[in-house]
Amino acid sequence: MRPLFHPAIEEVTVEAILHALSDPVRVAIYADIIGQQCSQNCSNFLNISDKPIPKSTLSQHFKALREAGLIRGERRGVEMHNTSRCAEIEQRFPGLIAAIVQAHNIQLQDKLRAEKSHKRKVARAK
Amino acid sequence: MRPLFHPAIEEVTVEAILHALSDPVRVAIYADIIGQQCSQNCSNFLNISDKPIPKSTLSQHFKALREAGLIRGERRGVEMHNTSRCAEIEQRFPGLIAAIVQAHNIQLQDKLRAEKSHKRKVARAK
DNA sequence: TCATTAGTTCAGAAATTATGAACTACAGGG
DNA sequence: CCCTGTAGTTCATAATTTCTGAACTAATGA
Repeated sequence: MRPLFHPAIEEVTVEAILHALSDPVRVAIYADIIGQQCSQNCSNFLNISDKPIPKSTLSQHFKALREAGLIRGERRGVEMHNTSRCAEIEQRFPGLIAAIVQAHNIQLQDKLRAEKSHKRKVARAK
Repeated sequence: MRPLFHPAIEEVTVEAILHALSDPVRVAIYADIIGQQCSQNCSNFLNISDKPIPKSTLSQHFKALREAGLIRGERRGVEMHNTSRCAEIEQRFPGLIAAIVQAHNIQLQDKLRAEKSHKRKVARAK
């Protein structure tokens, strides 16, 4: 198994970051890794979406996040230790990650509110 | 020709915005539309990249920006009047567009500096 | 009416992404 | 050591998305 590739911070591009985070599964993973201050092994995310994600697909998602420079992955025995590189990215592109994560949270809140109000509507209609 | 589709601001998603702006040609177009306070017609961008972009491709790029909610396009006689929707987006996702545009500018500056220093190196070597 | 300009649409080609199956790497027994 | 199980990667191909030339629409003006 060839060693995992991680770009140097100067090689990280905005395009790659935006592309990596434009996928709902990948942002969810990334948000989770940032949230847990420490790390995460991949299999925790098998059910991150509504439909279970095959592990080969998950592996590719982690690869995409790594190669965009968003996370660092290193082997810890049999499993993977994934950490976010947000401090480095913050240095290179100040405020970028924070703005994206915040926008995502706003969207999530909006969706939750919309679902709740829809439920109320359905309840009233009965 | 069916009328152009524009999502309502509540329907705009972070994923769609990031995806739209993860393409170098599209960010260039978008940055230009924001830069020019007013508008831009498409053909100005035929040579925005190093290689000329076919106009069907360009049309698709504009469509992607429109459908992501980033710009609004309306016919003005024979040509197109494109305006950014950044005020709306700022309201929904504060700071997002600014952070992305700023990150892009940083990257552009870095690239220019790198090119300059490379030229100096080549000059010294002669 | 015809020619011109600006842009869209469509269909097939090219590129990217998803996924099952096979494989690698490690850990913990026996 | 050699199994067995677990975690994750790789590879080949299927599914999806994107690109692009060609045909088309719509407006303008001579």
